[in-house]
Amino acid sequence: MPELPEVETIARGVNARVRGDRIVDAWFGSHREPFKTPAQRQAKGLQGREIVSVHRTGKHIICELGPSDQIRSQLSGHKANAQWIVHLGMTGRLLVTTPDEPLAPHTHARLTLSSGRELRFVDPRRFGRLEFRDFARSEKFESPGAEPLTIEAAEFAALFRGRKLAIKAALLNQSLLAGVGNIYADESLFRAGLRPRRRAGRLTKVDLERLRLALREVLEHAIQLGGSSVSDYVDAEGMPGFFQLEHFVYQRTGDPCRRCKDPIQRIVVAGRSTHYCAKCQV
DNA sequence: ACAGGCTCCTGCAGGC
DNA sequence: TGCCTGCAGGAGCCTG
Repeated sequence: MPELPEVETIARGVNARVRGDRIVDAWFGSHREPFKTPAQRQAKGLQGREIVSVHRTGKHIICELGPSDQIRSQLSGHKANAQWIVHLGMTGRLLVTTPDEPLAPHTHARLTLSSGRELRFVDPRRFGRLEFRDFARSEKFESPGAEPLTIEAAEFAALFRGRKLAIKAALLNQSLLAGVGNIYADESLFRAGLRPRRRAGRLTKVDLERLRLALREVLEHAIQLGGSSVSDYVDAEGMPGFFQLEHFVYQRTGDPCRRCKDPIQRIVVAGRSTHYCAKCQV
């Protein structure tokens, strides 16, 4: 499932391929209620706009959009004045393809670009979300949670102060930290030597600093390897990532711990399967 | 403030 | 082989 490193990989790949391209046509399929913006309004809003840049915020992919030709003649400059926001959910893919590439099942959106390429949104499980924002009528997208790659020690520690919930549940809460999902929560807790059920507010400054650094390290390493391909994740070109080979605990239930050889345990925390080593994590 | 449960949705794995 | 069941989970919602 796409988390921060996977979303970052996709956003970079899409940016490299479609930056400066123009949306000639936008098609939306029947994705029951997938869109925060109704499909028709979304298609109309995207039509004719330039893709100024593509980047990631939390688990969201943000396409910064310039004005369409029609509107542009009334404005000066090429500043972005709208956004297309893509959340991949669990099984979402954002692919840059040629028009003749066979249409994958569960393709819910197709943007035809002036370069001849297409930007496609494919999502079998339909947990993904698409949204169009025009700055004339809505705010710029802002993720409520902090960025785990850049957050400083004091701010990180403050997120958890006084909180009774399990540290794993806190890591998954997107309004605290944006971008951490099940894989990187488990992996960072292992690397920090902390049990997933430890109460967030009871962790010491030292614990939390270990966690902050472990989280940053694991996310950066995963980005370098193009993310983790555990279910069916692929990047903008359809290529898998390789960080799953570096997992210490995630989906390794019963397998020997890579540090101490004890079997990896599986429990449920915050309704999510949670993997840890009882010896290495205290 | 938070836990726990449920919902959405499909593909896949396991049991029989 | 084929069917059925259960499980996977991000996020939002609702209840306790």
